[in-house]
Amino acid sequence: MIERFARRIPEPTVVRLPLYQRALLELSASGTTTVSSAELADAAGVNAAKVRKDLSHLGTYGTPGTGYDVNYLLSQVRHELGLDREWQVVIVGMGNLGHALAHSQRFSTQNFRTVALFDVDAARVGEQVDGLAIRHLSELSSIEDTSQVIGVIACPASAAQDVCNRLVEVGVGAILNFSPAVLTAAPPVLLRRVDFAVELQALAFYVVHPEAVAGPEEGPHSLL
Amino acid sequence: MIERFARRIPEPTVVRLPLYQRALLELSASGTTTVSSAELADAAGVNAAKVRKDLSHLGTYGTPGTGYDVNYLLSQVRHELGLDREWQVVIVGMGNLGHALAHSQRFSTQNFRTVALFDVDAARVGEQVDGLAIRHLSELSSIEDTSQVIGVIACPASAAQDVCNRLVEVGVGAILNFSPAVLTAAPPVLLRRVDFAVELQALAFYVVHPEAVAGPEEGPHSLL
DNA sequence: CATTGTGAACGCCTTCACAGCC
DNA sequence: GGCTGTGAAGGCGTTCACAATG
Repeated sequence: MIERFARRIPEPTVVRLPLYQRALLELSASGTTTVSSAELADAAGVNAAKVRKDLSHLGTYGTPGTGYDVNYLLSQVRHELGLDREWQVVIVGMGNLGHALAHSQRFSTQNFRTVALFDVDAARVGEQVDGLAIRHLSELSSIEDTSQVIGVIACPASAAQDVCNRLVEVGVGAILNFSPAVLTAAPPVLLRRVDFAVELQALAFYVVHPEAVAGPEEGPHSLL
Repeated sequence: MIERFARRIPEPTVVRLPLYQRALLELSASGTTTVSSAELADAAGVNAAKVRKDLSHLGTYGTPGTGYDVNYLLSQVRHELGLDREWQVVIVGMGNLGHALAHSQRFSTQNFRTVALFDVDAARVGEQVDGLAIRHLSELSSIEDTSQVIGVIACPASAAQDVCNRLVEVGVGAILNFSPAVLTAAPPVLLRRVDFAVELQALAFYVVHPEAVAGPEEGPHSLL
């Protein structure tokens, strides 16, 4: 097997891979052994051409006339996403959102394991959340093996850049920022932003401007 | 002033408008009266050309040689986003995430007011969250004036489509889905998805494949 | 014969670059 | 001189459509 070099996968494809991964996981659990691009597209809420093009970026895993082998494709997608190794998640900011994220099975699922919780509020430090004690932010530097660590910022915007800087300093591989602040992190640390308010406001925009809604006019709407 | 018809605003622009809005809000609060596209770009984490092109979709609000009037531009952006009217938010699923969302000032900020909380778990029904009682999902239909309501799905994936159907039936204008389920809603109800796991997995992908990171190689990374 | 993989066409957003204006 | 607004160019992802294939 020839290892392909410099295969650049488009960002939109990267974001869809987790969708395929989840769909395949369900198919696998239900005992399905084979799936066509059309079926997978349906499960992921995209169209079949996109599925085929996306998967073709990973390699040639399908069989013409038959489709894809669910388990084999699943293992390939999981490998591509790096889900066949262990990821550690560190959450900074244990307000309501931090608690929700810490509790969430979704976060601990899929080889993402929450390993540490931090806050600056003395009143919260020491509190146990799902068997993990909240520690003071100053202890952040005790984190080790940091390249496999993803930092999650769940603190107020005012503190976000400072927390970001500390995470970068500690050497985490990537940061997921739930605060509305626009942050910067020196490469090679990756930064990604999730902003509830933006989503709500985007929805509000489309409610006010229905004519601006994109996509084929048939079928159910799905902005994403 | 001529009202422009059929001005279709690209989705990427719509998603950036909330960023400009927030930056302008801060500028306004700090007493700044004028801002250039370059400054606004910096505050929002994008480039100046994009800011100008984005804003040009709304109208001609800038002054060559000077820039934009902060307060005027802010009011225009807020109007465009529909933030000059009152939005009501209904949250279904009061687990950790639902609680976090209900508590979040961010959600109640900006003319989005959380007006009702629902769950199916009898143990949770009746609980007060920020002065709002959790009600049983079966009471969902008591919601009124539904076109200005945005439904938020914060329940497990297994129940998400059912909840979505109910929200559609009640007549909400839009739905924000925090569950990992891929949902469908009949038009004109708008649907948008926020999936933490997808974000984490996308980050993991880029940590594993640094060569796939997009963007100019200079400057700090920021995937979004 | 159903279904994949993929060039090619298409459409859309981004970026450039500069005329026009304050 | 500084900065906006925008046509034009460029780049990139999506969709099409079909040859290739088990």
